[in-house]
Amino acid sequence: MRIATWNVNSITARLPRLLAWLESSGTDVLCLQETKCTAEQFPADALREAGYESAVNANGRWNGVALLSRVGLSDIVLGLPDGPAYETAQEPRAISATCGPVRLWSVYVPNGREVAHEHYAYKLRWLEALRKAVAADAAGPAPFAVLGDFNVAPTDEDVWDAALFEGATHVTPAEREALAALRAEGLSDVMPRPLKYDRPYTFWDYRELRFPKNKGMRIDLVYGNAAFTAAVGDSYVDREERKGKGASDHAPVVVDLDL
DNA sequence: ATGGCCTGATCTTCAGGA
Repeated sequence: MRIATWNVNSITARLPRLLAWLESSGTDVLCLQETKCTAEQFPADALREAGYESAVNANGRWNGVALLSRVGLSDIVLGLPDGPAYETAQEPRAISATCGPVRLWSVYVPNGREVAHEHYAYKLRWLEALRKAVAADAAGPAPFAVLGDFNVAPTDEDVWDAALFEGATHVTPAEREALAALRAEGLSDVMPRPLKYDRPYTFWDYRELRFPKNKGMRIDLVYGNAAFTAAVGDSYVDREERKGKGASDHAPVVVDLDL
């Protein structure tokens, strides 16, 4: 089966490309982030016509995550148990479900904005809540993975110019240690192949011609447990989907599983 | 040499993204 994760930067704006990509890629399960819609606005009918069930955690113009599946969708959980609030409310940044043989989380980790910003402390709290939420499944025998926009580049190799990011969010030791703590629960970083160039970046800012210059970052990650990673046959970043008019600023990360 | 974007809502301007 083929699963994928994709920060679509508005499912409304991306719907034509999303439907075309689901068909062309043959994806069975898709983890979505930044749907930027309310639950009511989510295009569940169009997706159902394309053959996919939807599970959605979304509440407006920011954030929003979802799972699409054509191989079953059950035991849906909205949000992180005991997840931290930002300002007054919990934001829709996580959703999990069982899709055929695998249990998955689709996550949109807070950005952090600046290291001195309250959003950065919130980001670290959120990652710790994620660790606690997935620990049991990560150590379990059944195939399990956390996929999404982690908003952290795991190593300096995951940004096009590490010096440029000195002191910025996404590369700080504390953020990377939070990822290491996740891995310590039994998860491994499933490294995708790049379809071009030497590094599998997944995000290129819209500004400053970052995509044509390949000034990207690898921040969309697939963290799988032992049973999941043992089933991985191939993984790649579909950079073709970052091209052209109407593209998201993130490309899908695809994982093929022998399950 | 420099700077170059996109989205949705509060809608001709802004917050947020990373």
